Amino acid sequence: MAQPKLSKLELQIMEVLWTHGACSVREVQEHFAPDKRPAYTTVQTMIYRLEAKMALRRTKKVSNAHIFEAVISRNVAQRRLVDDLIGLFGGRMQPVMAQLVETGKLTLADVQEAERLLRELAEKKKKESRK
Amino acid sequence: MAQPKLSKLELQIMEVLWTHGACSVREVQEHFAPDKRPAYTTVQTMIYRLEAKMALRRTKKVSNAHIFEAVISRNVAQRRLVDDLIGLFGGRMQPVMAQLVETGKLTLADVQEAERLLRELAEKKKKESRK
DNA sequence: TAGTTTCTACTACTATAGTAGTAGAAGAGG
DNA sequence: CCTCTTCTACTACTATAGTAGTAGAAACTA
Repeated sequence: MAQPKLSKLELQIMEVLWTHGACSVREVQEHFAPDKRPAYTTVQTMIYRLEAKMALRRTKKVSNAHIFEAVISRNVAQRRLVDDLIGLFGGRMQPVMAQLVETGKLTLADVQEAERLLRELAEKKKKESRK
Repeated sequence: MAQPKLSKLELQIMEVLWTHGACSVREVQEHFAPDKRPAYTTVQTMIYRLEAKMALRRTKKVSNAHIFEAVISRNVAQRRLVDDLIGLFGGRMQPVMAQLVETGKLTLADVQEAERLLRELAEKKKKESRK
């Protein structure tokens, strides 16, 4: 398992570690919005499962509580998600773009940034082939 | 359930119906690549589940076999997928774009089309507020 | 019409995800 | 030291997804 698949809740827990750094089970739980906060042992179970998947690890103990930190980076996890989506769409990402634009999830700046990136990549490729 | 969540395999089955039109269980199964073709009854089970979710329905019978057709459109299903992804990313889609560009899933044409769409939308909004 | 093939309608088993309870160990406070 | 609180380590149950087998009906086919 290079990048194990993380479920929704698992990702939310990783998100806490990514944004707040190493945490105890209790701290992770308390970073959930009060109205959608799972039981303490639910968080604990998910953390144990993430540990089994080697997405996080125990770093130290504070009093009798374990402190956990992310092993997998947010980028790696996100890549995995997007790759899955690409698989489901058979690689045709244009409709996805269209939807993101229509729902306002992409701004003109985002798109222009992507365009800049593309041109940059094209440049690099040209240089590669020239040498 | 407005747009029930469809799993990977369920989507692959819907994909067959979307691209080839109404099919029998056998036909759906045979549209899978031979090396990753599930057993006949596996396809049948998934079709029954899709029927329960009202993603497809029986249209007629040919000989003793039922013929199924999609009820949910590809667009609606794809929208659902992308919405889920947006949820997981907390709406920050810029990294997703970057990844799509880097992995070559988006061409310059795709991005420019998105840009055009954005400008069009901006125009429309301006007109709206003017009247 | 008897045998063969093909379908349907069930049933079943496994893995994963989400959810949480319980027993007992271990600190913390007085 | 005793009690209260907090944690850990297990166990457990449900739902969904993936996978497929079986019994019996139905339709071809010689």
